Amino acid sequence: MTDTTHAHRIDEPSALLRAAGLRVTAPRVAVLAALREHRHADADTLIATTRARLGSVSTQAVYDVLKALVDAGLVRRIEPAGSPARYEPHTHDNHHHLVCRTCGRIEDVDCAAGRRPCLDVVDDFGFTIDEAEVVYWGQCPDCA
Amino acid sequence: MTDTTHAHRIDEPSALLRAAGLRVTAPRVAVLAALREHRHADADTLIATTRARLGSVSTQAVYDVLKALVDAGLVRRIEPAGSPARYEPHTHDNHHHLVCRTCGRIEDVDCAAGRRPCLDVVDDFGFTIDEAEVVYWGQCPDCA
DNA sequence: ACCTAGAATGGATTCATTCCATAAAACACT
DNA sequence: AGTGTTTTATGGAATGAATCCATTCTAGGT
Ligand SMILES: [Mn+2]
Ligand SMILES: [Mn+2]
Ligand SMILES: [Zn+2]
Ligand SMILES: [Zn+2]
Repeated sequence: MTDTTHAHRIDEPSALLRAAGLRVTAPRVAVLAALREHRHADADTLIATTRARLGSVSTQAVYDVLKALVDAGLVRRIEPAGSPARYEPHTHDNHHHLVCRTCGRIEDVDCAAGRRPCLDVVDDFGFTIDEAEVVYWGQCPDCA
Repeated sequence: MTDTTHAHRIDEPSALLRAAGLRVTAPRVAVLAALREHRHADADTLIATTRARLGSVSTQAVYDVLKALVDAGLVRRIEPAGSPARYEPHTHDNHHHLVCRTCGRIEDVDCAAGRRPCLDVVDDFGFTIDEAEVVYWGQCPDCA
């Protein structure tokens, strides 16, 4: 049995925050924890979860935290059409998403073409492309 | 010189509407015309253009028209993250989009992998996938 | 323990879009 | 052409998600 009470695990919310040069605050730690519990959660879910954990947090605080985390590269924000923004811990693996048109369920999909795929297109209009984002639309088994 | 005054060209707005089983109304014809003038226009642009052409239309009318056209398959609606919805005549060619992170400029990109690409993923979680939507993010030459 | 830049609060505000009840117009049928 | 039924347009209010702002609070450096 390993004692982790006083451990400073690099993947702990507070360590992540410090490593990113962000101040460690209760809302930030709680939001990071909430993000682990709920895959691809929207702000509402994160607000509710954070509030449950802390007793109270302002809605604005959670939005601010999310913005700080996204800006710091700790969190990825995705905005599937027709849905409020979703958030997930940033894994930097450039994975894609499978979205159910009916219930909005979202699943991760590994990038078939390698790490950062499809970055070259036939005619790029002179654009400097840095990311190819793929959304697979369909029906999940429950909705089919 | 070809006289087209009394022609019933299949690609004329009114013909398109009738073919789709939709009533031909001034706002619908005007919105279809506006869609030809502005690639990937948002609702605001279409409202302004339609209003200029007709003298006046309600905002709601344009939204209703757009919904009817999208439902009928005549128009495609895309929702790039961070931008209001954009609309384009539906070409059914499953092309993708290049989006400038700075100015929001959008360009069409042919699908490199064929008509309906990437529809197979490693693990599809039992989903029935009907579309793979790709957004290439980057900077346009003007913004770079 | 103290200071100060940065973060949280509560409240108002924006933006894109949708909802609703009423008035107007399109098309089918005399 | 006139009538009737259904669909569409109008004006105005309402919504959901997110942002702005002024004030109060707090984390972390000295
Ligand atoms: Mn994901
Ligand atoms: Mn396009
Ligand atoms: Zn589903
Ligand atoms: Zn640009």
